[in-house]
Amino acid sequence: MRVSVRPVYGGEARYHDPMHRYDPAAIEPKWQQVWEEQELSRASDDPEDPRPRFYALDMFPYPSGDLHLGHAEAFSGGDVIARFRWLQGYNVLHPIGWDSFGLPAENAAIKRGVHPKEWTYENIEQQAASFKRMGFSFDWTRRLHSSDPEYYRWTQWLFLKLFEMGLAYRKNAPANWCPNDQTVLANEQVINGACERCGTAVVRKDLTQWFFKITDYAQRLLDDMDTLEEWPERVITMQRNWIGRSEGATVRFTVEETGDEVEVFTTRPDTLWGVTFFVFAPEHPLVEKLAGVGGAADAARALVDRLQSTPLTNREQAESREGVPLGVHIVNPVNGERVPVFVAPYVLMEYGTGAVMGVPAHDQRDFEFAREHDLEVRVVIQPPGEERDPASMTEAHDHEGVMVRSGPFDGEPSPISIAKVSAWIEEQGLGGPAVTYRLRDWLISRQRYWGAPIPIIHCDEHGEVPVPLADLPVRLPDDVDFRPGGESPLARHDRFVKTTCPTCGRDARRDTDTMDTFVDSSWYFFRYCSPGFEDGPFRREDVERWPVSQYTGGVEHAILHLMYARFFTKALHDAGMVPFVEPFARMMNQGQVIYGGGSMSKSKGNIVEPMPLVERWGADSMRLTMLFANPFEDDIDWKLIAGDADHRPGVHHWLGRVFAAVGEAVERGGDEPTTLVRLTHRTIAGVTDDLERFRFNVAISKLMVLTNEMRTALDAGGGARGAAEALAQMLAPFAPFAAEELWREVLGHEDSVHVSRWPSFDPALAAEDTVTLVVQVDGKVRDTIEVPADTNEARVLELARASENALRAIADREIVKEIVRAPKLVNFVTR
RNA sequence: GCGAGAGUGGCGGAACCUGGCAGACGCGCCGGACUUAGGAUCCGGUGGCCGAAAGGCCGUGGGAGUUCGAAUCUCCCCUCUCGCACCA
Repeated sequence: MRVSVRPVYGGEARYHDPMHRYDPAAIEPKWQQVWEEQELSRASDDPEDPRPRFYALDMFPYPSGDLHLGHAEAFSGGDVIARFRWLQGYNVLHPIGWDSFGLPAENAAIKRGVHPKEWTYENIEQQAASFKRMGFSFDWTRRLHSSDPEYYRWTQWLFLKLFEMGLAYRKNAPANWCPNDQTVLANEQVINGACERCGTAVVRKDLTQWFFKITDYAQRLLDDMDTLEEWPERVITMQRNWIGRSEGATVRFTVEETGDEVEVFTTRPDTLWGVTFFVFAPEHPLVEKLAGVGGAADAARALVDRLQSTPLTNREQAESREGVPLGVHIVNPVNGERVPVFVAPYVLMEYGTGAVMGVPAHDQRDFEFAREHDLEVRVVIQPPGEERDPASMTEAHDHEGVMVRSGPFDGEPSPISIAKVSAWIEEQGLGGPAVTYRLRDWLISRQRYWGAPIPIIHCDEHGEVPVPLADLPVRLPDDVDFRPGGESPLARHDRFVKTTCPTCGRDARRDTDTMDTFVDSSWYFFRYCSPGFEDGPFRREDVERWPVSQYTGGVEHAILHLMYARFFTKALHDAGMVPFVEPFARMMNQGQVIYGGGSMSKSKGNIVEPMPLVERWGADSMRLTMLFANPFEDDIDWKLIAGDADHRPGVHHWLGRVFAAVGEAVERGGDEPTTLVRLTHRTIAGVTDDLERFRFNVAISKLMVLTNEMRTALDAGGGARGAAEALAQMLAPFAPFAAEELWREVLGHEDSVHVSRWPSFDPALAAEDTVTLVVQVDGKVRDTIEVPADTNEARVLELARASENALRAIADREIVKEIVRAPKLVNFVTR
């Protein structure tokens, strides 16, 4: 089809009635089909392929219904990167898959009475169709679903690899239990004491659970963050906080009445001489015994019982410094003093050792507790710069007679004192320097159905026996009553449970828990590199060939997923399976799509679905709207961008003008004005740079400016063919359908715009031959003069001195200084 | 409390990296053209104040500093957003 545009000049309207209007409904399905047939976005695994490789990875979606606006935004951004690199001549790997195990499938299935599998795979098909409709350049031949046996076979294989390495273990521990979802949660999935998924207050429950030993990697996870220079700073910060490394010392105290030794961790060993009381967490194993000994059993038990039956959420806000004395005393090892012992909820069992020394003079919480319970507040510290022999510190507690104060002492801790005291403690055999992490081991077992079964067999004789690799996958049976009941649904399925021990052949039971879905997502990016590989989860050489160049996804995964994936990569590196220690060289986080300042939700009834808008305005308009709205990493408020939803998006309007202008340029031919040539080249340079920096909104605005300049050139009777060609190519990452239509049908190229080369920037053509000389007087602009770009300093000054506007501003004042930045600026400073 | 980031028109935002004509680009709004109509299309205008205009003055949360010159660099303050949070 040849497009022609009827030129309308001389009147007030221009391109008034183009014969070919921009019509996304006609062009988008057409090109989608062509691209698919030609497998345009397929990555080449040919080792001889000379092109540099680029692995553009998007966080794989969870199939909860059709795509939402968040998907549209995230994948639009990822696709810009992939298509841009393609045009630059890279061999791009841009895969897609689905994170298709997980709780929502079960919950939805229970609600609707369909099988989770059915619900999941129907949604996947719908999302896949929508992705194609959006024109994302995925390599569909590498598609994967984490709930396919061909995939979870290898998830199980990797579990066994970690088990073999001693990184997977089972223990009885208090776990975060969500009473609504009836499953345990990882620490990372508990947000302010509530379940991340459903918001129900989490309670404590003692259970035997599987863990991954991520704490073994705490220091490496921390250290290697220094190499992640191209990650958003806030993600790094969040991970650093989550790992929560503290340096200090452990010190052993002794309970006077029973002789029990109790270790505490402190970041301020230099304040040991200021200890005036001692506190246990309510869950501490010694509490019950000590309460009995001290005669405070009833009061202590009452407190402990109350706390244990209270959801954790309500505990965190305990503002009061409540606590109960246990009636026993503890001996401070540094000075032999005996101080009273309490149990109080402000001490947490899950951090440090579950017991703290109370130093009210140097800790706000200890201070408040001491006020509440009439305890001594004593300021004792090694003064900075005046380090005393720690042995003599026993004398220091009546220093300056400051015994009781109205607030904590705010003296700066001295690293020298701290190190000195730590060393001294070690010398005395009382403890020693120590490092504590907030990071806990990763609890991976779930008492739910829709996940990868843990490939372990429990034998009375041989304990936890790995399922032989040849027997993988341990298939998830379909005919399971998957409604939650406080135990794993698989436990109710006799044929699944009953098996024989691989070691001795006697009757044995399968483990009935399934794995956290974050295990599935911790390695999927490796599987994309070796699609269909049958002898392992992936080939080392494939992974080596395709390190992730660019990872795109939501900042909501800044801690959970990204930390787990980093841990997996390091563990698999240690297993010799992966050549590198960090999985993602470069990260890009898109913002959320919100509505009216808050999140979209069913209950608010403000959910906007992208696909109906795509049907109405086209995928290109949808993509451009999201990308042009604001900086990619900022949240988009859809209410502000789209108003009452029914409006024509501004970018749709622009695409119409692009079609008219490009069509006009083709019809007309003719010489291109140098101003347009120059702008074209400056735009190429600018857009290229913007894309490197994810500044999609700015890049698009530059394309709009180029469009406007083309129209100006055409109006003036000039040509615009070169600008039209470059515009179509630069449009390709953002609006691939429109770009393709322009490239092939309007501009008449044989091949796809997506196999053309990104337009090259010629600095000579971009260079201005005139520049605007700004003449200032005392820093205020008084005149602007067009001058040749190569005007020298003397000439510039001469021109500036001749400026009447400048002379008028100078009036009769005296010029004391002439600042010349030829050829751009002259500033006269007067007195 | 700790940590990170941000304050620019009616709105989203650009210019900040690299100090030099603030408000690019788009939305919205106002006016006009074409229209039976417009939620279509096209043209023009649009930071504030004064002015018929030319032009002038003011203007990037507040205050100081560096500089001939600051939205931009430095310091202090205020406000907001996000993350973590009784972390010993």
